Amino acid sequence: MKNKIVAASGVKAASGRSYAPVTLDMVAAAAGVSPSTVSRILNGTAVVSALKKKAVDDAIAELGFVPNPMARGLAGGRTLSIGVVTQAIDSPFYGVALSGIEDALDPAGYSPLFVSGQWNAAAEARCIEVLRSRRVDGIIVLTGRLSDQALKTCAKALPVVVTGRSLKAPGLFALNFDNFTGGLLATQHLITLGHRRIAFITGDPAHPDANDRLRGYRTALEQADIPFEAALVVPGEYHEVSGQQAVDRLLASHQQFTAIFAANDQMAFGAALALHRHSLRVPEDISLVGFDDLPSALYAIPPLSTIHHPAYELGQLAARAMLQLIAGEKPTAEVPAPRLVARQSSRRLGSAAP
Amino acid sequence: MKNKIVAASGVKAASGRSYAPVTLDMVAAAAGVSPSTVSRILNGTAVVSALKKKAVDDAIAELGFVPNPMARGLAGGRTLSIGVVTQAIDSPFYGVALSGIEDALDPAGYSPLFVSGQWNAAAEARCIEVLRSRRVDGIIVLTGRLSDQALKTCAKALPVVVTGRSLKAPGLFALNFDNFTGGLLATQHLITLGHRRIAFITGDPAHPDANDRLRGYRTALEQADIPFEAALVVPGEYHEVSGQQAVDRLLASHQQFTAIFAANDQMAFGAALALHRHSLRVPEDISLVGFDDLPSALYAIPPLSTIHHPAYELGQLAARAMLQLIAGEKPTAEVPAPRLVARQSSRRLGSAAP
DNA sequence: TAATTCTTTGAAAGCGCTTTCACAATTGAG
DNA sequence: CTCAATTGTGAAAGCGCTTTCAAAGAATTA
Repeated sequence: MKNKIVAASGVKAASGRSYAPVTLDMVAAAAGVSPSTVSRILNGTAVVSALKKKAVDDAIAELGFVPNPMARGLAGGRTLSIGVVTQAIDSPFYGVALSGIEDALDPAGYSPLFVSGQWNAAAEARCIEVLRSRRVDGIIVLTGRLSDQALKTCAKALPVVVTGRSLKAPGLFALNFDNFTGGLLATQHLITLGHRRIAFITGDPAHPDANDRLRGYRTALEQADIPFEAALVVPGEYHEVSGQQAVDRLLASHQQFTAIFAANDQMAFGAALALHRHSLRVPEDISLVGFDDLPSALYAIPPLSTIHHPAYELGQLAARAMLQLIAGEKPTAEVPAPRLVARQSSRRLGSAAP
Repeated sequence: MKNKIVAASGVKAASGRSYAPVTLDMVAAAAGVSPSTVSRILNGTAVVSALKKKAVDDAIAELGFVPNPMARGLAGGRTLSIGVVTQAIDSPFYGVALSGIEDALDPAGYSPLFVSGQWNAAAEARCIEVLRSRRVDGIIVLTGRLSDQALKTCAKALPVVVTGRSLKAPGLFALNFDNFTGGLLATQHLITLGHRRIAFITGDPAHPDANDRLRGYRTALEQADIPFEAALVVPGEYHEVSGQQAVDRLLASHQQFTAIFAANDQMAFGAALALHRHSLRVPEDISLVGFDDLPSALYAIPPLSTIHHPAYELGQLAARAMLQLIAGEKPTAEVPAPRLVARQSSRRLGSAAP
């Protein structure tokens, strides 16, 4: 029914008529019923006789009525908007996730309200304050820096969905991607290709993701009886420059290695550039594997082997879980398992042709 | 003053206290004045004696009062939110622009409400309907498909800032980047490097941008007395695949060319991959120039020569212009001129070493 | 058929804020 | 020293909707 309303208003807009604020009272008058009845039909709050329902529906369509969310928010409960705390709206990974959220929320009549936390717990706390002051119906936190405790507290007042951690609390739902297995798969891939000296560029250690990926790397080495070498692990910060610097440092240290696993694609891109600058070819001289499978990984040169991290689906799942939480249901969503996407940046050690 | 309020609420949040909805009436009671007075102080609507003002300010700080935007929106005018119609929230270019908008809006206490138009006039019209139903105070349209007429109509009801076109109307402000000069600069750059057979991958012809860039290309050729060859111009659609396909087509047509100018970076990336697949090296065999200077252009291999398109600044300017429009002022913002960023994907024709 | 329980519906009271409107209390001019 | 023009302030009426609450009608039971 909501769709019907929107559609009707769309038609109005298309027909070029100027915007006249039609109110619920006008609909009631036109349909010859009381405002309460219109409200009940709008919200399905109570049973209404088919006769009146039809009259109201017709009046709504006729007048092109669109309920005012402000008034709704003030009067009742919902504002039909969901706050989304993201880290950087311009990051390729989060952009895709936001897109998933938007698409999942839209059919339910909800709108996302995006705010960026800039990888900073204080800013994030402010974001949450802003969202609450705007009376959002729930908050989705995409991999924030906020403490688990802060989130739990927040969840007492408002449904919360958080990605990137495992957490259980009333009113809170966590969607966690299996970063450990991802790290494992990536490393195993390189090992399978015959590599034994595999460098690892870490993500920001303040991130649980980053540590899980590192654990995956270590576990894969262990399983293959390859000794772990601390010197092959260089710190990164999840962005391109840090990947580039990591490789510079690695090369400067004169460590031998035939492959690099970067904890995310952005660092892999930086690493690729650094290798290029040092006249090392990928994959002929060094194999390279990333993590996330950003859209641009497909267009890197050579196309990047990576672990597929379903950002769009993650966004959708988070949004749907939020909708369920709001409806009082218990969300059950499961994040798809990590999956290796082998492209051309990794190849068998010592092989000549692709 | 607004900042003060926010700060106070931030402190509250940090101190871990649970969220108690403090109302304006409570502030009034605490300060021993009438609600009207509090409202006046909040909005600066009228002169209030210093004594009462202090009492109210103290009460606000004390209680950690945050005005309810819903109620504000309902009662009076503003909702302190600005609708932003973007094409794809996950596009690298728009992501950066959104980030600029957010940063410029935030200090003024406004929040952006992002909706995606998916490059589709009908969807965009729906977006605008959604935004209006949410009673946003203004709408920023980032390079939409909507007709100029539709925008003008919209501007009658609401301040509108639009990028990517030149348009004059009451209540409307247009911020246009000089795509023509951009196209000119890119082409001149290649010509200066000795190239004469320069292929051009167009953008979506439904976009004025794309046509302006093409005009720049043609004009540069003319100025250098290089005959225009239609066969060297291949259509693209502003995304990677289309750039890739364009190069495939170009190569299949057996046209001779030593350089490619792609109407945006995304297509340039696609083109680079296609060239790579055909064992053509950039820039040794083919020079490549893009347009937009996406963050990732810096990390392409080789780093992409391109025209700098200041997306972040554009977002900021648009947001500030909107604020001015709302304040009843006349915005005067000017978009920075296009600028060539020569990196390693283009080089002098026939030169051997970098 | 009278008494009782369910339904359907309307009247009215807010939600938290802005904004006339009008009333004092000042102030200035005549 | 009176009358008009300013002030600063509070009371009250909404903004457009939801949601009790109670009334009226329909259905059920004895």
